[in-house]
Amino acid sequence: MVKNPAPDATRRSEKSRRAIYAAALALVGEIGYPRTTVEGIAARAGVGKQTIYRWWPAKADVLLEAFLDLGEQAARAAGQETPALPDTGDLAADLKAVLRATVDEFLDPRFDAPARALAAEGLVNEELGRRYVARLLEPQLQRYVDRLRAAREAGAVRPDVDPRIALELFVSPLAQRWLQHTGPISHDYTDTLVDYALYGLAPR
Amino acid sequence: MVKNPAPDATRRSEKSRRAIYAAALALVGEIGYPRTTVEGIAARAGVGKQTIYRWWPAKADVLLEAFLDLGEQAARAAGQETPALPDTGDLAADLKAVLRATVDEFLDPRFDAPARALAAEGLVNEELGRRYVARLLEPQLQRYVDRLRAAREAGAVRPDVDPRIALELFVSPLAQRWLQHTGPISHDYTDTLVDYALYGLAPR
Amino acid sequence: MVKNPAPDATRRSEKSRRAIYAAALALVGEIGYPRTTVEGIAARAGVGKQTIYRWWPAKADVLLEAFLDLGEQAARAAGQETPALPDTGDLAADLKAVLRATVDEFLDPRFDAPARALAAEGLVNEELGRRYVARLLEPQLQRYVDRLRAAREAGAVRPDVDPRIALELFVSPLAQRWLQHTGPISHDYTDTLVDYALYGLAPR
Amino acid sequence: MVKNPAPDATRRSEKSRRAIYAAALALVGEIGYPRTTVEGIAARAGVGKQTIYRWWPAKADVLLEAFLDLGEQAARAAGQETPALPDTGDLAADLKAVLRATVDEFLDPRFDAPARALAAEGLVNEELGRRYVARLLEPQLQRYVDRLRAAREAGAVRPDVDPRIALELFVSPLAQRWLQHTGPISHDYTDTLVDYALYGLAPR
DNA sequence: CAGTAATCGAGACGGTACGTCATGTCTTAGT
DNA sequence: ACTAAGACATGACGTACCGTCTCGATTACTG
Repeated sequence: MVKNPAPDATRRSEKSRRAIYAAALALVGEIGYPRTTVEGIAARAGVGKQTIYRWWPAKADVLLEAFLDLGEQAARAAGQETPALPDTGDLAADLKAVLRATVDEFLDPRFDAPARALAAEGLVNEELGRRYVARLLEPQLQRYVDRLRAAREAGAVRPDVDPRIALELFVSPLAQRWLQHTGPISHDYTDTLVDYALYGLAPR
Repeated sequence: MVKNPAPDATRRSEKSRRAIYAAALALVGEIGYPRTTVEGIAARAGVGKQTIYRWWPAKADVLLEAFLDLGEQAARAAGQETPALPDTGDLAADLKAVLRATVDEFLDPRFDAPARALAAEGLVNEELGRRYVARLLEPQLQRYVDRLRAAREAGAVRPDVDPRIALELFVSPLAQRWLQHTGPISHDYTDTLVDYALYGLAPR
Repeated sequence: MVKNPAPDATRRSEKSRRAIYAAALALVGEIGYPRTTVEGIAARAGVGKQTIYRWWPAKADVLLEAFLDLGEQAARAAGQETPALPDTGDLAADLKAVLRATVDEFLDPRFDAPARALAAEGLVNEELGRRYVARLLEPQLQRYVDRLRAAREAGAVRPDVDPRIALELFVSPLAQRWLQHTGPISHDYTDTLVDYALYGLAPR
Repeated sequence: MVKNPAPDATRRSEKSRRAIYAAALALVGEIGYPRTTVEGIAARAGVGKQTIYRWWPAKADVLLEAFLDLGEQAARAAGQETPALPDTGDLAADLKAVLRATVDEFLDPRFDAPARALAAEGLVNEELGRRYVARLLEPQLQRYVDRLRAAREAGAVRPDVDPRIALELFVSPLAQRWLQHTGPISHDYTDTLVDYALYGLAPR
């Protein structure tokens, strides 16, 4: 069971690649992920099916790369790399600000549809899930790790706290409410999460 | 656009229903959800396809009911209803104990495969997602709400804390690690979550 | 492999039988034989499917009996048994008259649809075909045999002619044109057939 | 109500087409037409169902083309086109010879099964019936028309006789006996038909 | 004249085949 | 060589009917 001879990437059609990304994102947005088909993407992109199968192993991979590309384009347009979290010295305020922005993103259908589709696929397809986490999720989480580490050094967080776990106290609840519709998401809600997480549930 | 004439539920074959549940759970466990087909379930259950389509609108609904039935059977076997969380007076210890049990459940493939499959389907199929949350998730979460409310009355939790949000501080991180493989899950991990949530990240 | 205990014909519901005949003939006329289903007949007749399967082995048998019943009813209405062919002493005229009536029957859709359907089924289902021929076709043909035999005795037909074969010279062409649409059917056409058959193609 | 985009016939797989013909004829011969299914043909031919549905609208059309192809192959093997009837100058002898050959064909199950199935389908499906007649039946009948016309010019047939009708006197009876099992078919029988038709039933 | 047994309307059941859709591979022209 | 186009084998979809079976509810003989 050998792979086909690897195609020659240098001769790849850039135009087709971009058309495929655009078609994939458009279709997922319009008709939803499950009804989006490779054939549909190919037709919409004006591309042969083989051109998709040559470069991606599966529908989910097309969408993952399309979505990553979208992010990179946005980043390039904004002119910077993966931005660090702000550090004004006020940890609570900084976290609240970033989470409010995340809430806004989650409420934007252009982000919601493909991100949700990829997350769903990732639950059940472990290989894709790992790539989703590594390429999309972890880079974001790392920013919290950095900010929390800085806060720990500044004495705003207890020295024995593991930042990678700590961040989940406010990030995971928001993620779960978003993905599973277990509750409404709002700026108030994330503010509350940050307060609870920083100061604890027990009386001080 | 009317529904088909509703079938007569009183004449429904109990034997077929149980065989379908068993087949659905077995197949999801063995070959995974996406490769589980309605035809496969019917064949395995020794049942006509129409008998599945007569009673369920889609594959995901079969699995949801099968999974719910599994839970009810287990509950009946254990002899009681949805059990309340223990209340020994020590909130931290009680939460840790329950979360440890949840970790064990998540690590059991008999639970993991169908629960994960349903969660994935629920992300993308909002109607199913709402049923999943309402029938499976919320009843569990309500137990935490009750325990936290009791703790608040006992003075172990600050009076202004909303229990429905508070529980997410430790439940959602575990859920996310489980579903998205964003980190290992273990008894130590959930113990840590409880400690962080109760006492906060900031120095006391 | 035994038959089910034969049902008790004395308790059979006459009303259902008639309703089934009517429904079968109506459906074959309206939507054609292949799209007529046992379920459809049962529904239209307001009858359970089992009531059909109890009394007839297959769809074609229902239709055959319905069609026979139709003929008998018509005969009863007309007040007589299977009528002999007229014998005015003029063989050619008698044959032409009867064939003209047959042409009219063939052109009546109420006759055409079920008769054609039964014929088609009979081609491929030999058992049914034999019954079709024995119950419907042969009784008609026998009338020609009788008339030709009388003509032979009267000297209007050569003494060595086999009437059973002779009748086919004008009956079969008409039947084929009707069933297979191999040509138009009309009074002129059947008149011509009789002339050709009686006086031959070769110059006299 | 438009047709699907017509498939590109130049890229059609010749191998599949031949395999489908062979499978269709074999199955009709072995298990009969009604029990022959599109799925069965596809499986036997080692072909996807869609490949059948792409090129033919229905089972009957597959069989019709398979049967036509069979005839063409046989004709090609025999090296000639549709052969004219022999003309030895003796009309009766010529007709008897050809009809004897037809009898033999009708008695060969390899011919009988598909031809009968097509005829049956054609009775009830008028569109197919017309194609059956035009492609299979009429070319054969035309040979009789030609021979009878020649005979008419030679004075062996009365000048006012319409050959297209005249041929039915001996062809239709044979066809009806074959298709509807209304009587045995044999060389004697067809010889008799020719004699009756040429010299008439009435005394000369 | 009640008891009881078979037929009835209804329709769920295990199946088979339908005709459609999408998959991923392969072939053909065109650039 | 890579592309757009699309035919191909495969296999699942959801539907339609098949013929059998199981339900009460009539219905009509029998004891």
